[in-house]
Amino acid sequence: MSKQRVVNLSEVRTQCQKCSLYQLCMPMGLAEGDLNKLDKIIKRRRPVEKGEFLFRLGEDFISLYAIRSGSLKTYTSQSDGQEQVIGMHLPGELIGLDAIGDSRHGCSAVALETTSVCEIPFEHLEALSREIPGLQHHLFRLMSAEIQHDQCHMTVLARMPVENRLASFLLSLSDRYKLRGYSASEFNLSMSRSDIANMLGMAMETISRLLTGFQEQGLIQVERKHIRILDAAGLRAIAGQCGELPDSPVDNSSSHSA
Amino acid sequence: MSKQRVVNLSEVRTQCQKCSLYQLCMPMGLAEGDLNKLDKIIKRRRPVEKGEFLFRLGEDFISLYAIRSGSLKTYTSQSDGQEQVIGMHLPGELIGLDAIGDSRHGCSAVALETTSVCEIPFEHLEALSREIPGLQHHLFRLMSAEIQHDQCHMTVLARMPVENRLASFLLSLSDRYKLRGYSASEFNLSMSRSDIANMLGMAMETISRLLTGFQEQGLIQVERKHIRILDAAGLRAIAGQCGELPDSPVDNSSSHSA
DNA sequence: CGACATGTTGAAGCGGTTCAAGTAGGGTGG
DNA sequence: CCACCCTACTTGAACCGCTTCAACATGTCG
Repeated sequence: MSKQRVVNLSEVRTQCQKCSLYQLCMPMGLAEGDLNKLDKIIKRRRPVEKGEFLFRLGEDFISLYAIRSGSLKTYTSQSDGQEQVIGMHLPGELIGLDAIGDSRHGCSAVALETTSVCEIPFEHLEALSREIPGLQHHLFRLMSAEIQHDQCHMTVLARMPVENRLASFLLSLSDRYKLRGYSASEFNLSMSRSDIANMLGMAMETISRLLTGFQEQGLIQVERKHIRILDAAGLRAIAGQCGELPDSPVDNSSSHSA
Repeated sequence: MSKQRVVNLSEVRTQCQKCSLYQLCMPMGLAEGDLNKLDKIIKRRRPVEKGEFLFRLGEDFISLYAIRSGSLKTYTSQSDGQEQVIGMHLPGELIGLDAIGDSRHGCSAVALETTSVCEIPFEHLEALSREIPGLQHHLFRLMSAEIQHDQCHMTVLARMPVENRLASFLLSLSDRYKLRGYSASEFNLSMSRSDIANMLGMAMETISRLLTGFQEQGLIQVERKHIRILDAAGLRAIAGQCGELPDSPVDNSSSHSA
């Protein structure tokens, strides 16, 4: 909205070091020189407008994408034409990791709002991660975190009643926004209710009813896309479960000890 | 059953080159010298007996495990004590990838039968994959394949009615056995019905009824754990969906072009 | 051989979907 | 700038897929 459409390229060419997300995104604990090397292989490109594809299912895999601002959803299409939303992705997250395996994208990525990304050609990244051990390790950790996250989502889909799923989702969003320096208790849903429903394996009507229900219980306050969390503990009690949550992956927020 | 319990260590010390699974497991397209290096970091250990844990949720992550024979299931435990089965794993697959991220196992792995594995200390593997580009690439591909697989399983859990889930599962097993040189049309389920049900997000009774139903439709023949697939096309028609299937991951079977 | 695990089958109940009708923003063209 | 339309969302009511509960069957193992 407040973003200009014609982009000043020199401005966009912000290097990794200056990026406010650099702790979340690729370069974690890299030396200055290493950061520069990484910076050199990253392509900045014009923002992806709402509804535009970043990549499509079936396309050749060339690059990973780190989200700088905005948000995207990823989804697959079934043989019967139905979509299945896989995840919602916020700044600092890396998408495309599922495509390395067969050099072809296994899902499509659409911008939910004007979104800017860093394009990271995977071949270069791979080569660079041979030179920079910390980078290689970081990549392994990122991919592992995504696996962990997906397994958590599987658990939620397999076992949880609908209230739990939605409560988990809201808490997860809250955590992720907080991690990015936004309010943990107040945010906007960038996905439509039907996308959220799809992702959580339920009907859109159910989302509607649950949000109303949560509001009536004083847990949250809803106004269209705007959510305010009033009773996080209450939500947590409903969510129950597995420590992680049912939406998107790849936070490098890391809390491994050792 | 026909496997001796006391193991002859020198016999177990089969190197990767001689392992019949070496095309499925780690060393793909590695030069002889590289294979030797890999072989040196791999620890063979005594077989894991049925019901024994290979690792437990929450344990420190040290090694990945490549399955040489037998099978395992992995599962998480929820706060309420319920188990959620994540996957079933056959020879040639690599497990533990989800633990790299936070240096702690995010699930438990239990042998479904007497199972032998290669233990691969991850630190060494990581170091080695810096030396051997092909190994690094292979690891990335494996992890990516697991992500892809998990996303497929998520789709199945979120959208598919129970018949589809079970049909997909059976077909996936069939494929995986075939890939390992076993019959695609006849095999034994190594998981109990309740584990299968749990993994597919349904009740054990439903599995029972569906298997009976499939048999009555002439799609399969069931006798306890033994399954014979009579009409794979019919099953495929029921399964529908996403190309991949709702059980376990990390086949290096690869069919990437480029 | 008896006891416990595991699996089967039937019947009732319910969580969540589906269908259908209605409401409310938000953007567009007149 | 307002009327309109279209999309996104809400709400209600009927229905149904699957679970749950319960009783029974069948292997399997001590």
